[in-house]
Amino acid sequence: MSKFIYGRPYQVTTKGPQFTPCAPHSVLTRLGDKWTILVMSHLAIAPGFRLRFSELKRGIEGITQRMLTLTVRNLERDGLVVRHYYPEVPPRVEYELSTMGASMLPALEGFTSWISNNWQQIEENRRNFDAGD
Amino acid sequence: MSKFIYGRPYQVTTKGPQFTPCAPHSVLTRLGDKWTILVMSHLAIAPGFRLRFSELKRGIEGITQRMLTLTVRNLERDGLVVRHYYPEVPPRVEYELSTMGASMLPALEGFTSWISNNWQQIEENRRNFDAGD
DNA sequence: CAGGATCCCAACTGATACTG
DNA sequence: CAGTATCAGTTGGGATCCTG
Repeated sequence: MSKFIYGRPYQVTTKGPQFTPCAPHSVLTRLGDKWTILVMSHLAIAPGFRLRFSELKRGIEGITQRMLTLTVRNLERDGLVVRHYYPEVPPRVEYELSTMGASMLPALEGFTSWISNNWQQIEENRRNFDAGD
Repeated sequence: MSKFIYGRPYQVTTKGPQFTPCAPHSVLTRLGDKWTILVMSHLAIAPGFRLRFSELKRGIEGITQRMLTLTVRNLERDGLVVRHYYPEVPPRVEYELSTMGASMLPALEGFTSWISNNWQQIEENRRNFDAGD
């Protein structure tokens, strides 16, 4: 019999509670990588949820061409972003949040606002811990 | 002047929108690592939000002693988990969600439920993409 | 029991150069 | 402009052994 806790399904077994193969993990792993959240955030505030490659690159301080390519490619692979290719010269490519990608934003909001309210505390905790408790 | 979008502060500059040094990132990175969500989830359903080291280890399939130690140590460092040490023989150590750690759970819920509703689609998108669009 | 210490490999990330 | 290719450095994670 399957139960739910905070959005996560799990089963009560004789060995104790077992979470089903970590579905959220693969998503959180993507969001947790170095640039994904920044790309999503920029698309979220862009007109039409849409920006071209060079606009994203300019908007994100420090990202290299290679890492931006990898990041948007992974988002496209997940279906969170749609890639629009215009074979002009020079070529133009635009990235747009998909319907699913846009639907993630409100869901993400509660969590990111919790982070906004708590990250200073977390940073302070880390400093204290590193200073030797 | 600072604006907010989906819980994230950003500034409108002449170079376009700039997100302030990615505060959510360090938190998402922690949550996105391999074992953290599983540890948090097990504590979330434990009586008193509290489990001992060996209980966590038994509950999480495949985790090694080393990785569990690193994971709970990082959570302790962030202040999301409190470590209770009982110098008995043999020693007993219990990990408990802190107030802040517990306060994260409802915030996380909206996001994890979005993931629950969408991860099959994401997995399918990945398969299709990998099969050559 | 709950770890610390080592060693090792794989994956992620960055820098640079090249191209349709 | 928007990539791809290559190489190198760093980090994350696992396996194994040892200890208060």
